[in-house]
Amino acid sequence: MAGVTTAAAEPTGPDHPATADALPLTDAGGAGADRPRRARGEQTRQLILETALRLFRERGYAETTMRAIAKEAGVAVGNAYYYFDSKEHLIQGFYDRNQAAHRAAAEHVLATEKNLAPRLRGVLHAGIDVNAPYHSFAATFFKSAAEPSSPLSPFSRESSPAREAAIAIFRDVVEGSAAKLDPELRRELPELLWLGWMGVILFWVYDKSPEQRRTRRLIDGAVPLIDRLVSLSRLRVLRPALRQVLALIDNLRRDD
Amino acid sequence: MAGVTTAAAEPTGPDHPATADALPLTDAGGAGADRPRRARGEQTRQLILETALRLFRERGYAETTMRAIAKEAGVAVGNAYYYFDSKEHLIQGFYDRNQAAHRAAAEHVLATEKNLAPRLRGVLHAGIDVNAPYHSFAATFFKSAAEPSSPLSPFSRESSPAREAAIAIFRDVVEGSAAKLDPELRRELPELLWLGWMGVILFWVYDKSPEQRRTRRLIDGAVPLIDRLVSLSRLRVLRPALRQVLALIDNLRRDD
DNA sequence: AAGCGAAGTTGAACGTGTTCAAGAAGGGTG
DNA sequence: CACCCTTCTTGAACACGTTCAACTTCGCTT
Repeated sequence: MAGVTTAAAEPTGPDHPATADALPLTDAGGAGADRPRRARGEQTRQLILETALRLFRERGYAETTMRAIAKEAGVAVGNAYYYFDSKEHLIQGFYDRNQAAHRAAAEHVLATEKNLAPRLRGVLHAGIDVNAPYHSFAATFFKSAAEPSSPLSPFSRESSPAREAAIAIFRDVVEGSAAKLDPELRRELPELLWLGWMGVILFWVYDKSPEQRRTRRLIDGAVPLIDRLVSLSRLRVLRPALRQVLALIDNLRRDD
Repeated sequence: MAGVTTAAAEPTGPDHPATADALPLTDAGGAGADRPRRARGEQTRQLILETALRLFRERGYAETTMRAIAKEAGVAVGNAYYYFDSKEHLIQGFYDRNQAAHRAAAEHVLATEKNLAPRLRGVLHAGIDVNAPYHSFAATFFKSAAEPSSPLSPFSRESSPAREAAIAIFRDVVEGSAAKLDPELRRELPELLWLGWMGVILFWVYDKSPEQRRTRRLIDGAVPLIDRLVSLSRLRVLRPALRQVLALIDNLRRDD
């Protein structure tokens, strides 16, 4: 979510905050009519984003036109493009918000549970909880994220801060747990769990069962399995296999 | 690739052939001016598909307009929509073709190798070989496949025949191998390997390294790993874990 | 106060995928 | 031949995402 690097349109305006839910713009600190100095447009930006996300929720992504967003927000369509490079870029705002909500929803279980399995399970369920209201339109805009060149891709450079924040949650899952495990595995595990989380999201997007129950079952089934495999990885017979996994990961990190 | 089920536009015209590369339409059997009886439009269909795929390759998917395809093919733009529900539907033709090519490219290694690892490795590399020329535009249209509701999704009902054909390759990989393994695992392995193959494709689409070398390294690293894990799964200590994996898969197959 | 320049705002215009009412072609019947 | 009906073909028209040159607003300097 750092400044968009592609090219032209992004104004020099302030980067939208990575995790904060809503900036206290209106009356920052002061008591009365203290006008915000440099954030004149920030208000417009928020208004457009707010309106867009509401319409997305109400009508779906594809069915919401940029003209409708602009009209509903009371601005010209070109104004929306002053703050957001494209319709897809509006989704980034959605990401950030949900990312923060996920973190908040996971807080409790991370603070109380001490074992790896329930910590992981709690974080995963929290993630689904947070996203559940958007399942129908998440599926619609999901394609945007799939395009490798899109800044919305979870692997893109533009998503890097959001990705790091997400990985941080899983780092917390691992580091806060009492489990004894191979140090190298411990180092790699957060990123691996995040990758698994992306897989869960993928599964969830495709999940057509009522209330996405299959995704819940996937989590409930996969977590004990992961827990078991992590424990087993300390066995003598499995050490070479573990080393092999870690070597592969390391090998794939190279960029050439 | 069976008839599109969505709704209106698809004509009652014959389903396009699943695997055949090009129908011998022009002068079927006869010596001279023997006009094909019912396949009047089939020629147009092929012409449009051919033209589209060529332009996709030459200019990329997004850069190729429906108007350009129509013009190049010498038909009206509406005519393309008579045979294909949308621009994306043109891609299905690409799928079918590559699916057949993959099968053909895998034939040799499947006929000569007897062990699981080299069979799998050969099939995976063959798949990348076949797709390599299209890497740049595969990435572009990949998003189409990602949308769950799209008929292009590898999990969609419309893709089911193509999916089955793909899984059949991996069934061949497993059944043709001499490896001794758990019967239930043997039954599930083809589908699991196909799923892994989808993962490899996903990796490949995102792979920006020269000639997608990272994907090659992924294959070369993952195959021995899979081979090892499959062997290890027969160990006493790992039986419960294996059962747990299989139970999870079975649990997730339920549709509710 | 006057002027300047950056920030913010506008809406017509462009090219796109897609639709549709209208028509043409062709072959089977009487 | 005249008639129909199905199959096939057409291109103007529509709504959409996006661009851009012009304009306004506003804080700051002189």
